[in-house]
Amino acid sequence: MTTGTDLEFTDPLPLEFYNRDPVVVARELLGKMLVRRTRQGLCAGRIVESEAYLAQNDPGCHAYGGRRTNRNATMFGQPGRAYVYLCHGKALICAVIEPEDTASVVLIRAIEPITGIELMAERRGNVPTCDLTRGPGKLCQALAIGLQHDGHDITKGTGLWIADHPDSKGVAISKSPRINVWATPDLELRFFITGNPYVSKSRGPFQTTFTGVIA
DNA sequence: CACAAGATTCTCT
DNA sequence: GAGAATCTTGTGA
Repeated sequence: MTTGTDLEFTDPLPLEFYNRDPVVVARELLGKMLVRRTRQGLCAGRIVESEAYLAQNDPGCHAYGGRRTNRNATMFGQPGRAYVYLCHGKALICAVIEPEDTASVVLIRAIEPITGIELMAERRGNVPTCDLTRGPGKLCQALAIGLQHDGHDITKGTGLWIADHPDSKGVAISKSPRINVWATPDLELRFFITGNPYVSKSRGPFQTTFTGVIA
């Protein structure tokens, strides 16, 4: 973390990381680095909040009941791709999980800015640092992630990828129901780093449960 | 072709 | 905390 280069971010997580149980992947993505390189420079942040959307028995999932449209086609493709779509005019980014034709994803809801904070602030209209990436739409704007990334391979280190970040080991994590997914208030499929200030909703009408530490 | 629906965010009270 | 803005996509006439 002290090299002054981006070498520590250059090893993308491999496809096998994503080809597993989406709940496990959602938990294990906490603490990892989301990295974005453009001609303007390098931006990266630690993932502090994620949500799993399941191919099976999950009415909150875009692919519920095998529903397949142009928008969600990427969900049915290979793991280790980005599923980017719009909600209320804002881009949101997920990682595609599990093998082809199994349409599970993990939504990245918040990151903690680490590198390229000035560039992120520029893209976000110079809001305070604490608001740069606290929310799925905000972090996409901060990292200049858009629909052009739908289907992008995030295992190659080309422009947009996710890398390991050993510093996060031992950090406490909690779970809760997902945010703004009214269909399934009972499913605790949201995971976040306990007490991290960049988590989008630390308080809410839902229960949060301590669920362990990062391995 | 019209229209409703969001895995959101911002701007007020 | 409530309400509006936002804009693409999916669906049904």
